[in-house]
Amino acid sequence: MKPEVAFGIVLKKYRKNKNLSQEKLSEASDLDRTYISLLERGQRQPSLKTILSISKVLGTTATELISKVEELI
Amino acid sequence: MKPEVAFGIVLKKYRKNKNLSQEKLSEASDLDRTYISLLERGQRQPSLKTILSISKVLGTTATELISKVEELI
DNA sequence: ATTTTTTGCAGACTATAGTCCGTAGAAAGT
DNA sequence: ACTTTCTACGGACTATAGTCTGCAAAAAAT
Repeated sequence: MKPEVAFGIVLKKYRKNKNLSQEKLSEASDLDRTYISLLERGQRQPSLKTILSISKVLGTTATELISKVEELI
Repeated sequence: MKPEVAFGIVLKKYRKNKNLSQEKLSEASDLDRTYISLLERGQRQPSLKTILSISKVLGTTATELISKVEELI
């Protein structure tokens, strides 16, 4: 599986688990709402900085997110 | 510490440990030599895809690299 | 000391990450 | 059924990741 698709799946799962809307997540992580949507649909390649700020909002670490991504790949 | 700086430090350490030149690493990871240099000097924010292909060449996982990066931050 | 390999760096470039506007429709709540 | 919230998606944009060429200097090898 392509990494960006895997990341999208993991992201959506963690976001749902925290009961956050894409919009709430985007505000808290200082990213655009439509960009979160693009990420979840596997249409963007997040940068290290983006991965870190998202993981913080989701109450986890970048290490854990990437670990889940690598499991899916 | 800024994430890109931490990533640069970790990258250089792992590369040296594998006895690879920046050029060899760049060829094997299909990235530009000068870009590897930029990464090690903390002047670029690698994408997920980039992190994955570099980690593969360095004989490790993206999870491990990011873990080291988060330790430094 | 000389040669060879490696790295830093500059400039100009292309590709893609990430933003900002809006709208239509799905999903969920009442 | 109606309203509200949420998400997909489009287009046009700006910022930055990543490339390519070339050169000078540091570092390593002989």
